[in-house]
Amino acid sequence: MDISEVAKQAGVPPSTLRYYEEKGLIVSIGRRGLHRVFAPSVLERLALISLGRTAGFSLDEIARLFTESKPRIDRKMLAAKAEELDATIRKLTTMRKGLLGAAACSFPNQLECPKFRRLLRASLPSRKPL
Amino acid sequence: MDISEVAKQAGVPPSTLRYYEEKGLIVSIGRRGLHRVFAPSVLERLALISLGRTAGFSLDEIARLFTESKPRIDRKMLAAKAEELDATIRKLTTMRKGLLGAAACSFPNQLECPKFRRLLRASLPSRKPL
DNA sequence: ATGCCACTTCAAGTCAACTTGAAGTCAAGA
DNA sequence: TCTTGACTTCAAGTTGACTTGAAGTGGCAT
Repeated sequence: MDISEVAKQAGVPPSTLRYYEEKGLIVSIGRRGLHRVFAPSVLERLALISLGRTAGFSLDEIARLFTESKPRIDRKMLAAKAEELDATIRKLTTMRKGLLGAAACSFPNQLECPKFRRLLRASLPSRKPL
Repeated sequence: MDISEVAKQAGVPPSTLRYYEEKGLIVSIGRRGLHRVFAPSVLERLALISLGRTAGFSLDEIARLFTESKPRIDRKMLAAKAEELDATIRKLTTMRKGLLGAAACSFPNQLECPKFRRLLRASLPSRKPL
């Protein structure tokens, strides 16, 4: 596959793919002339990268997750990250409910309609700074 | 409350609070000398901002959600955002399962252990570019 | 074989969201 | 009163993740 094919399938611009390659996140399997050639498996890689980005990993961290074979040192780290994702998921769920409530609410200020405030108060007292 | 008190309670540095005020996201209720004085309600505001950021809103968008009283034009937008959050939540859930799987997996490459790949394949075929 | 145009490299630019630094102010405790 | 140090402003710097532009190359359809 050439770069624009991958770009199209993955939904990212070619410039991003070149950038990712430069960073070592993906590899091109060769060249046809100057043109990069990618294996289809790069699409799975890209999906994984997208997943990681959504989960809040930096590109450098993702690169490390791909290459690093450290045995179990970061099992704790992974578990911690999973915890963190749980917290984020809870936040997003709150936000989602809040938005749907706000959409059905005639309060002038979108983010401060009573429904939202109630949700917020319910989720606040768990005293985790940040 | 003075700025450092708010900062401490909200878990953000004072510089951020000044920045948010400049952007119109929060207001100080007055000054004692030069020093800003905040109402305790600013904490709720900050929690809301944090929630919005987590949900992927930009600071400008959040500011708009606070001030804008446009009647129903953006109900659709809010609903769309809720959908989007749903998708993100699904992604995070996949990632969370994947991380936990990877943590319990002896595969060398963390992000490409078989469990992860299976999860990925399960979530991929839903052909939504990006 | 020729011309087009998608590809290439590399340096520099952009953007959001803050942070940092310098220089100054002032509330409050000793 | 005097000092201390937490506050203030404002401009400039930082970071991550890309994007853009200029200048060049070469695969492929005609």
